[in-house]
Amino acid sequence: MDDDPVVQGILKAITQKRLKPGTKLGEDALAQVFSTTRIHIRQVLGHLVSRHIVTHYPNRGAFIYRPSVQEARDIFAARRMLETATLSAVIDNLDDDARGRLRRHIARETGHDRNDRWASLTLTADFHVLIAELAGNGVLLDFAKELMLRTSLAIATFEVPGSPDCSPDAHPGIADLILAGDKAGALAAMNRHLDEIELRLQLGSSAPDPDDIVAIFQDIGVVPVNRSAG
Amino acid sequence: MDDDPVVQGILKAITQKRLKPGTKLGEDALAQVFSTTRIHIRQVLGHLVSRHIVTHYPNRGAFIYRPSVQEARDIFAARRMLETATLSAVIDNLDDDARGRLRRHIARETGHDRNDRWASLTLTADFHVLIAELAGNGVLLDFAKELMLRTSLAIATFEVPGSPDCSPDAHPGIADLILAGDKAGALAAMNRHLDEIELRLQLGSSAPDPDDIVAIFQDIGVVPVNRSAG
DNA sequence: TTGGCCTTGATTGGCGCCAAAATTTTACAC
DNA sequence: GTGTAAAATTTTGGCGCCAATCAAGGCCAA
Repeated sequence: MDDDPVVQGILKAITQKRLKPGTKLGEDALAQVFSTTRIHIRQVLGHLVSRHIVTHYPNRGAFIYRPSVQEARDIFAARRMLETATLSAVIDNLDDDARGRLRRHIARETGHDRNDRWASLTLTADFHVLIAELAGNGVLLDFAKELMLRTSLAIATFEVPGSPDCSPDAHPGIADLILAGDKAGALAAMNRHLDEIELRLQLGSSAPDPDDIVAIFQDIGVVPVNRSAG
Repeated sequence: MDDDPVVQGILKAITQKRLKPGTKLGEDALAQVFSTTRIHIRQVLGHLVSRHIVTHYPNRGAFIYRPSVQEARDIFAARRMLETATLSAVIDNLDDDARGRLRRHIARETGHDRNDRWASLTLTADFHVLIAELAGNGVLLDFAKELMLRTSLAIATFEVPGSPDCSPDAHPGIADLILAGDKAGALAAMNRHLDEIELRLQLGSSAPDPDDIVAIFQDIGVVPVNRSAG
């Protein structure tokens, strides 16, 4: 099911932020786009619902999942735990193959066209997935992939417009520390990196739910007027 | 979908080891057992496939997932990482509510009927889930639940018959260390606990795949005979 | 008796139809 | 012009049917 072209297409569109949280995924529309049947689409949507990528409202349809503020925080907390533990294991069992793959990825990431925003987004996500791959644990790899997707959704919902997902030069620095075998340094750098990403979002407790327009306008300073007093 | 009675029933049956890996889950059979429609069952099975609980062979049906040896090892490695990190966070933010829930669970676990094997299995699994709950992170809780289920499947496939899942007295000891605020001690105890569970399984590299009868008989000492030489 | 082959039975997979529900549009009254 | 209400359209949800595929049993030959 994960190698289904429709699933891959939707997931790729999410990591590249072409599909934004809240977007409706109509069954007929998807069936036409991917030139497949409605039944196939329903299976795919069911799969994505099970993976917390889309939410399903009965009799209304499937929508790209929009995490809550609490959930966004949980995602980053989980990433800090899981990625530091994974990274620690990777550094402990670093072999030449792993070093090569890491170097090759960094080369691709630094060498690619900076103006291609979509390639950038996939490459920066792939860095974190690569770390999980190097740990050689399939279960952790699945978790990492899920966390990356949910992070994309969290960023897309709470980012301040225009800011990049990852600071462009964080990954090469982390990779250097890994290759140098500096475990403490690499772990600290990874933690700082994740903190930076999270801090760039509007996750303050006063941040309004994007759907709650009352809160949005209250935040700007518009107060409901008591018309009977005018 | 997770609160669906059919899903809950199947998951509960797995943690209680009433449903063993490899068991076929026929659509009509399940529809009759739960007195529901075949379509509902298919949705449920699709959900369980997405969660790696059952595998699906085209035109043959759905079967309870049977982890490989490598996958079983990965599950335990993932649990060591995730549960130690979670436990560390729990100990750091321990409040009276958490202490109470922990004590209450241990009371239930020590006070229940030891002869009720099925209650035992749910209670021992609930202990590990409770730790994840106390961390207050919904994402981690989901991961923990998935890992507990997959652990049940791993144990059911590789256990030596007759041995218990968890050593009966490990949980109260860990709980005491948590309540005492002994972080290092609790983490070490949890690691030992997980090691014990894993070591009780037949996961040695020479351990045969339960389906590979050639390897099984080779393991016992039966060597293929060259009949032309006789 | 054993091995391969074919037929039979049972189960899954997919497609079309129709009902149910929600959203949008339209009409109407104030 | 505005707000409400109702109808119409669109979309999802579910059920039944039939085709495709696989497992098992029986048959025949060696």
